[in-house]
Amino acid sequence: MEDSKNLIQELLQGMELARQLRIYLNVSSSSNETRELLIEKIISTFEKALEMVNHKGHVNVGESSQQKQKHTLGTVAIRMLDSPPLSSSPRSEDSDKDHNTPRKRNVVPIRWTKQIRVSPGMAVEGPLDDGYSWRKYGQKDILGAIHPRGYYRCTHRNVQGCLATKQVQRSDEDPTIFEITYRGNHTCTMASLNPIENQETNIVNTNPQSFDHEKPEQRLNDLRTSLRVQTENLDFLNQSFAPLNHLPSTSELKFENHVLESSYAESFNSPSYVSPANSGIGHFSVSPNPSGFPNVASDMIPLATSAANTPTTTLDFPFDQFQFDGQNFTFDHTPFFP
DNA sequence: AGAATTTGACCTCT
DNA sequence: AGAGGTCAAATTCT
Repeated sequence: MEDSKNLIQELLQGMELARQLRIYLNVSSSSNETRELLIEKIISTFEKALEMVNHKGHVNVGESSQQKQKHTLGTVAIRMLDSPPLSSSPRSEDSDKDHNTPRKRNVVPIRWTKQIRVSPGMAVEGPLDDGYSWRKYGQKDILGAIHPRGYYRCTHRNVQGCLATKQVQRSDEDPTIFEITYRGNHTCTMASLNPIENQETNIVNTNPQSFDHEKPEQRLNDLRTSLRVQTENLDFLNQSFAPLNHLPSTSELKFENHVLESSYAESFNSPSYVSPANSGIGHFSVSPNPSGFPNVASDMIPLATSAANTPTTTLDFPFDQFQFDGQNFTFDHTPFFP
């Protein structure tokens, strides 16, 4: 029980630090030292939290996909995926670009997945607008899946060399759910802009039935509505962490070979939608390296593992609203974000 | 006409 | 050999 509280505290501290980092990233006068210190603290916080989970052996293995989906519906689930499919895109220009290095392995594409539920009316078209412009370059029937998988790449790939791609797969169980796997960060002009402004200025939404599931403000409100953190396969703690400066968004954290997956589903239609968030964890806006992928050597941030390196951040948070069932802890409808 | 999508072929990995 | 991912010509859309 004590561990659970500590774990929660560490996770909350991580969120708080991330918020601070976001603020600093938006302040041009802030020093690189400040940013790096914050990043270091965030890594340390998450590492300790994950260690706690690992020690308690809260590992969800063998859960069916259906069960997983059930977990994610109406919640935001952050869970560890298995090692990323490095065998993917063998012919992709992602790996072909670097002819001086052995194919794959050296470049670990950032990958994160989210599930999006659309309203039944637009289920036919699928989720369209995520703030970026994509061009479809392929479709494939996937073994065991009813619906084909669509392959998209950034429209600015040729012009700006943006290597971001995504795959869209409709769920078999629920056709209104789309699992979208993103790979790589946007290095195009759009990506260098403030994501919030960027998305707001680029979204042309003429369909009143659709909604901007990926606007940071919406995400934050989703998080406010309900948040469940689910962890599994935490053996990665024995491995090193990858850079945090390529995080696609607050709740989608990629640690080198592992992904913290966030899933948004019913929360998009949550009736508890409130006014747009004006602060909170929002979006990490970071400048990717030219390749669009992490450079492990230069981006790796030393881990601060000693307790002395972790400042005690006072968080005004009602812990009694937490529910911890041994595997998940939830805090529903808790307005703890300022 | 140019942009975007479709779709069969091809490539790589397991 | 089969599956997944990408290419590129053909087709469709704007």
